[in-house]
Amino acid sequence: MKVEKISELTTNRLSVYLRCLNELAATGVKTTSSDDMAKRFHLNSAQIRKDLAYFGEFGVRGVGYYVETLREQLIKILGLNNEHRVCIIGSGRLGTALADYYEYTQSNFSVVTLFDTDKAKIGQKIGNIKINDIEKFAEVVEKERIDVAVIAVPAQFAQGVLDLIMKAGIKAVMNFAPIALKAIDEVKLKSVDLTISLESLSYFLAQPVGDNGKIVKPNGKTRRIKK
Amino acid sequence: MKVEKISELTTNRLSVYLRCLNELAATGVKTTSSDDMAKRFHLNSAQIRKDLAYFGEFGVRGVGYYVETLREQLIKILGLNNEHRVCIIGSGRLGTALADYYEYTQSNFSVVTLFDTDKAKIGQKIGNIKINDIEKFAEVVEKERIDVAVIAVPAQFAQGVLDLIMKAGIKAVMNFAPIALKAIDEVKLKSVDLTISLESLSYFLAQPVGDNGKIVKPNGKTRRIKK
DNA sequence: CCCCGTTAGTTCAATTTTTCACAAATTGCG
DNA sequence: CGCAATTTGTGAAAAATTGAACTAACGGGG
Repeated sequence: MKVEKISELTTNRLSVYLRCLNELAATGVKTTSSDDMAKRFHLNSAQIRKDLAYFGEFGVRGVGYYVETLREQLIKILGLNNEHRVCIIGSGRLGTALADYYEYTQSNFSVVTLFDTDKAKIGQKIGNIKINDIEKFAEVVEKERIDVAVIAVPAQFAQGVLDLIMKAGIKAVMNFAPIALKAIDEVKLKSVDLTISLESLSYFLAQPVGDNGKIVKPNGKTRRIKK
Repeated sequence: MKVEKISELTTNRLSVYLRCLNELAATGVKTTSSDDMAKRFHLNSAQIRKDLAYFGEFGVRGVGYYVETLREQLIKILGLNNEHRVCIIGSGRLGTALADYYEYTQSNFSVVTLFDTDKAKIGQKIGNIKINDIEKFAEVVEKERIDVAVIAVPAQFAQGVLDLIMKAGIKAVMNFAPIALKAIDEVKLKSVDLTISLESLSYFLAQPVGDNGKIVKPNGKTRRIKK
């Protein structure tokens, strides 16, 4: 028995591979290979093989991978054979858009409810999804068997919301608030920061053209500040 | 003159540092240090110093960093002193939500216009932002001096849209379509994949509790598939 | 004015991640 | 059946990233 730590980079790529396989399956391709996939989807074949090999031997040497079989394996590895019940905290612009997006996107995630503090919003519906009172959070989470929470509240409230989520026993949290949150070890916290992403584009645009990421560092002291 | 390649991990952290400094400035803190920041915001002090040192000497030994000065430097490095004019392609749920989000979030990015193919939508407004005909893309991009594009169309159209964007001379693109796109070297493409993010949470939930990312790999053959 | 404590900037070591390259396994064909 | 053509799975090398340790610089107090 070999026990290894799988990096998040690897598991993220598994999602990518699954998506590729879905596409292949949809177009009727029955078998593929690491090389074939790499060429089609701009990936690295060695990396594909290595990522998959962490979880078992899914291929056949000299042949490659059977699309349908590998698809099933990845679905199992990623836990996508179980339904996940999601709640979104914050029914502002972003929260409601995410609710729509995830509902619309066909998957094994269903958005069960939104939460808000605003009495005017509570009881309303976004599509088919009801907005609940955040004060009833723990209660609703239990009743609806929610296992994934999405944070879509302003930054200053995000840590408080996360604490509430952890207290309710939810182990998987996705955060869209632009702030670094602190979660306990048993809870998986994943953050998407739409601001940082844009700012990194800004950095790129600020660089002299054509140097593709290289910068010229001024040598010697930059200004020294008088107190 | 030292010329170095700055990794994207580093520039992303610069955004984080800037956010931290903003917070410090807002609460009236005048000076800080790598150690102080590390403690406050759960960062690594050596990494802060190293990241900053790529771009110059901003600190004073024995003292630390002057919050306001460092803030200004980071803004300059990230190119956040220039206004960026953004267009969003796709005025569906996600596109309009992003338009709202980025408009609402106070920053140097302004969303100038949305684009769509749907004749029924063209001419309408989302808040103050007009929906333009994608057929007039190049024209509008030039007239409005747009330098950042956001892709918020279904996956199957995303590569076509990216090609259009590149042809119009835009060098910074943010992609929300769940597909791997191919951009030419001079164009910076950044992708946010809301599906992959969720699936990585699913993976975590699928692991036996408490082993915190470790998996047990079955040794020996997994099943061998008959053709 | 010098010494002590502090902290930035930098070098070096450790870790992680990616890539290479090759042995082992499998199929198809003569 | 055996050989050639593939293609996996993997061990080892290379590259990238992080973290720790050290050196140089600065300010305050005696």
